[in-house]
Amino acid sequence: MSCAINGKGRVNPQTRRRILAACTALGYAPNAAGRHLRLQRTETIGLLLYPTCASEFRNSFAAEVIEGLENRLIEANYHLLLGGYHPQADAGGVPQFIGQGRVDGAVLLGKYPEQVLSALAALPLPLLLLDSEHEGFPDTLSTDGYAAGIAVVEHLVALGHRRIAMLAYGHDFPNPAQRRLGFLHALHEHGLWPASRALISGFLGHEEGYHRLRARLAGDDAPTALFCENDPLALDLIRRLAGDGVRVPGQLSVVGFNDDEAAQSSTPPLTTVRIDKPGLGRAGAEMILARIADPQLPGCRRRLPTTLVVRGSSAPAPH
Amino acid sequence: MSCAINGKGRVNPQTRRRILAACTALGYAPNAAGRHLRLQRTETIGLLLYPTCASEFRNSFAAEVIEGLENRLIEANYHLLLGGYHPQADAGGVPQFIGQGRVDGAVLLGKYPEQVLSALAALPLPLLLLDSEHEGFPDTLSTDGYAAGIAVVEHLVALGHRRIAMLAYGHDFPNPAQRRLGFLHALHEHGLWPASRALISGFLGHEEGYHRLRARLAGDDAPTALFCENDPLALDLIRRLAGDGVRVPGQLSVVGFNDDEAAQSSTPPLTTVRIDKPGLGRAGAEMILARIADPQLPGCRRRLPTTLVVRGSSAPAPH
DNA sequence: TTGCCATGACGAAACGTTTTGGCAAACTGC
DNA sequence: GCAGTTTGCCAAAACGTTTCGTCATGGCAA
Repeated sequence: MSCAINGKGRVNPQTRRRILAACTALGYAPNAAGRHLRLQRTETIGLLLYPTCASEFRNSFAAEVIEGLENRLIEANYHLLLGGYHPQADAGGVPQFIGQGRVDGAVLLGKYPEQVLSALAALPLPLLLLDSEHEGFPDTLSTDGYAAGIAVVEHLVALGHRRIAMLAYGHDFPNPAQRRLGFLHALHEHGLWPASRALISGFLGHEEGYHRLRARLAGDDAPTALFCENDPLALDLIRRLAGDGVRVPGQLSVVGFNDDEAAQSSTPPLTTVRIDKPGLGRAGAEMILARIADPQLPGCRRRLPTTLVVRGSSAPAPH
Repeated sequence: MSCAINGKGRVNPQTRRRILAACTALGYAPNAAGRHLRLQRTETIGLLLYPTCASEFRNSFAAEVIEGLENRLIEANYHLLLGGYHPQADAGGVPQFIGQGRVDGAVLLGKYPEQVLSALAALPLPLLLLDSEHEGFPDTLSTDGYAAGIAVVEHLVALGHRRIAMLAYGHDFPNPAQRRLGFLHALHEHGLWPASRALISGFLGHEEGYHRLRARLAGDDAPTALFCENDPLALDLIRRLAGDGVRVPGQLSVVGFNDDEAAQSSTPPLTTVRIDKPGLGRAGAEMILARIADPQLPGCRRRLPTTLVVRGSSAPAPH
């Protein structure tokens, strides 16, 4: 009967029709547990989320990536098992659903501490590191922050800006670092100022950080354009500057990163770097499925390209 | 051996220790598929997400609720299977993972169209409707928007406001409707103006909506306080008003709903209604687990209380 | 007409767990 | 010391699927 349903083996087309008809009539569907047991495969992949509190993740980034991931998996008849990372409960840093044969593979999303990442990399399970990079993983998928950093500088230089700075978090998460490196590389190529003056540490949450930034903007070598590590940072900045009477983009051009939904409805609309988040998810699904299908596959480290979306927050440099 | 691991039946403590030691030594963990098959229970619940594009959901609301849900489930040794709702793929409006015995129950999160909700309610599976309400479901869990609407009015009246309006979406989603009803009820109690003048339709995305609002604010019966259906709406409003020189809360008090993360870092910080989102998730987990444990349980419709968080965007009414 | 092969139906085994019941051994009370 | 009871180990069955192999049937060629 399984042959009839799954279209395998030798079975008379007429018999098959009869069986399928009976199935729909009785509302029968194969039981997943029995199937999994027999196939030694669950047609499920785990999604491990690190409970990052960093602002980058509370926004829609993860949600949209997951949406793409899930859509592609469903097409392949795969399902997605959600697993937050629970340091205390997961003995030895390994989430419960691993090792129980609950999933055929797992996607790791989020910015994991080095130590956790190493522990996870050792798991005997197909794994994909998504939106991050690490030597321990044969498969990683992220975005080309380096190229994006360059593109932002090119854009601003084309608008006549020379004093371009980056508002950057202090963290050393892999992707932001790439953005930063590309940014600095492009500055260097154009013979602009060095990293020591181009990087401004970026926490606006505390008054102190904002005051430091304002001081810098008032100084002699005030940048005329600011590349922010992500959109929330950029939007927050624009809002506060507006409150203090600094005009964007009149006095200062601002560029973000991510193209969050809020980026297009802000005033002015934010020039930013778009990441195709559902696309990232779908590509991730492809990769983990390929790895599961053939564990012998050579490792694959991909970086998806980004797009610079020019909106109203960047304008020609003031003379 | 299962007895030893799960602590059931009669087994010598010493033997048990030996077995457990061997398990850890060999890295053995019970296989989930075999277990599920035998137990006729998967220790997994499905989370069905309706792909709502409404702004209320792209923010962190769902993420935080899911976080709470998952945390509680893990404590009960349950897992969470994520399933977007795919109208085309899911024959008859029923998601794939139902009927395959993949999950012991499901939580429905999001604003579903009436038709879909009715179809889902008929499923022979423990279901919990989360953040919404519908007669077809014995178990629903949402927030007490009605009481929240009242609380907001009380707060504003206490500040001396008399002309209080609500910026409301046109949709008829269950929860916002409750907010609106509570709001109107309280207005009535205080003998303030009627619904026809108190409700302003709330889409700011298109210029037209904003202009209509501005016209109303400039009019003779201009409200001195505005209750917005959710935080993004309120924040967007404040930002645009600031751009047009309208001072909040000086000229107009603004109150939001949800207490998104952005609410506390805006200028001014937003007075809003806090929903304990992880708490909502945890309570939801409790309810679906209880339902699974005892299908005979009487239906349970809960509404969690909300808290009014008073911040800087509401102030005494101008004289 | 006989032998052989292709076709299709069907029974049986295996996947890994939990649970039940049998059974031997040890232990208690008289 | 013996009957009766408790303790603990172990074998066996069942969960529902897929897959392999067997077997009967019918068609074709010699």
